[in-house]
Amino acid sequence: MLAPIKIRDASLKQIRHACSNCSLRELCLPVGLSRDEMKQVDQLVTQGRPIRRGEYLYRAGQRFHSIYAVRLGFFKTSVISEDGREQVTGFHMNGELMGLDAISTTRHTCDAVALEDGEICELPFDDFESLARRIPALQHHLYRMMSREIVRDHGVMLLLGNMKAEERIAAFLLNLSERFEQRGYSHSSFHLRMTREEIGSYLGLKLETVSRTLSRFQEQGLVKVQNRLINLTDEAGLRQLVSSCVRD
Amino acid sequence: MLAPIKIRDASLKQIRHACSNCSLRELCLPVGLSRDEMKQVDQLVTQGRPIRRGEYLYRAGQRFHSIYAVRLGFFKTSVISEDGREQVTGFHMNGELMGLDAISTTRHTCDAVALEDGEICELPFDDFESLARRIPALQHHLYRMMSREIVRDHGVMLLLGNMKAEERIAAFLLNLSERFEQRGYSHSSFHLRMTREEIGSYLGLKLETVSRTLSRFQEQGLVKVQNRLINLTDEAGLRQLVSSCVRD
DNA sequence: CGAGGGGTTGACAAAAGTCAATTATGGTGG
DNA sequence: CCACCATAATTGACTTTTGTCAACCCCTCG
Repeated sequence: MLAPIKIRDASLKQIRHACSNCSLRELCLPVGLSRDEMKQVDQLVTQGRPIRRGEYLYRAGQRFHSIYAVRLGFFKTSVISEDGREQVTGFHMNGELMGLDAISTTRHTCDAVALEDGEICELPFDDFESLARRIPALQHHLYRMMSREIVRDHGVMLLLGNMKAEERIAAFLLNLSERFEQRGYSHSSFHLRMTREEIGSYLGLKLETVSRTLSRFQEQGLVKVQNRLINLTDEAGLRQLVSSCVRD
Repeated sequence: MLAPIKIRDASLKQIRHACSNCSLRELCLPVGLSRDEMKQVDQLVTQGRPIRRGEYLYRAGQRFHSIYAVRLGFFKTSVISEDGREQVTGFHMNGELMGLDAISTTRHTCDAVALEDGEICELPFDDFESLARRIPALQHHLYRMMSREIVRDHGVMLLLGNMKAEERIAAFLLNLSERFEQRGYSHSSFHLRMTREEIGSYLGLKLETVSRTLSRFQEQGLVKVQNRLINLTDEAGLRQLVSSCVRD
């Protein structure tokens, strides 16, 4: 989906200097800016702010000022229905944007909370917009990022609308695996940052179903599960489970 | 969601002149542009092209050049999985945009097909983007429209993830009702443009479940169903069903 | 007027949810 | 460092919801 990083070593150093977090640039910001443009972007992005596990970035209903880029950590966004039931709308990691949904109403429409300690960049949206007018690549990049979010959501709709519990969970694990790998972590062994209930909420399943399905996967030798530690022992098998469906 | 139309009669005439379809402007384009800006926007938007029922606007995989604004008619967008299962991602009417998902990959990610004869405006995206740089309100408006799409998708995720068949269908009918009303049609009596199967695909249900649920609603006096003609006879009752996804 | 697509309905099967009991786990304070 | 508590996770028995398969109707269109 994203342009791979193709930066010569020499210029890499420059970029590191201009923006202290490289993966942020790779994932959130366009490549191919001039040095001057990069400097302007960096001035816009406030330095990463540390966030504690359990801390809310924003809550539904709050006034919208900024979008947020995850620099480090693991976040979830969710909408809460009146009776308190939660629908998790996404899990967000390193280099992903949050808060795009709030642009339309100037109020946040969901909650964003850190599932582990992390670091966040805040991008004041008004400033972003006017800067985007002067830097076409930046403008285009935000359109792309929003479009990506729409595509992602369509993928989730497909999952929720068409897939059985096993397929959903297999797809979920593979998706996490891929995203961890993109960030240089192991694709076959990772730690879930969320509870079974949160997984269930995201996938439209009850926590018991999530638990049972993971157990079954383990019996079948597809994964090894130790609480939140996941080992994908048969990725091909998992892929086969979802192969009937489109993945993002 | 959308800013209501607050235009004095005098200027209304001007606008009608500048853009032959008023509801298009109301829904798709920002208000408050100068006459000159409006003229530029209108030059960008090609005149509405007639579209026949069954005709495809674009298909998944095709190269992306333009976004589309529905001027008249009723469209569905859907992704098809490899094994041929369809997930309808949305129904689109008068004044709504389609194709925003394609920006991220420069290829369309879903199919868009007309469910009845209609008329479509094509907006070449490159031109749109550069014009947006010169007209801040236009740039902002597209960000808003994309954000709206994300919010809408989150709503569907909530529906698919948390609601029972009855709740989904009630929510679906009320949503259609509202959108028809916004466009000046009856909110209590309307014609479904899609089959039970397409409704089911959108709502994550089988067509039999859709049919049965509508029959049950009719027995309960909530609606009157004559094939595709729907009469909402107890909107409050429907609304109660949806909000009683509060069941605890 | 007959074929075919869309729609309804019934009987049954499968999937996931609910309730409840039990077992880990991790964080905290003594 | 350990014991304890609250929270998270697992598992089983049973219920509810939805899907599946099949028969049938109805309407339209060629």
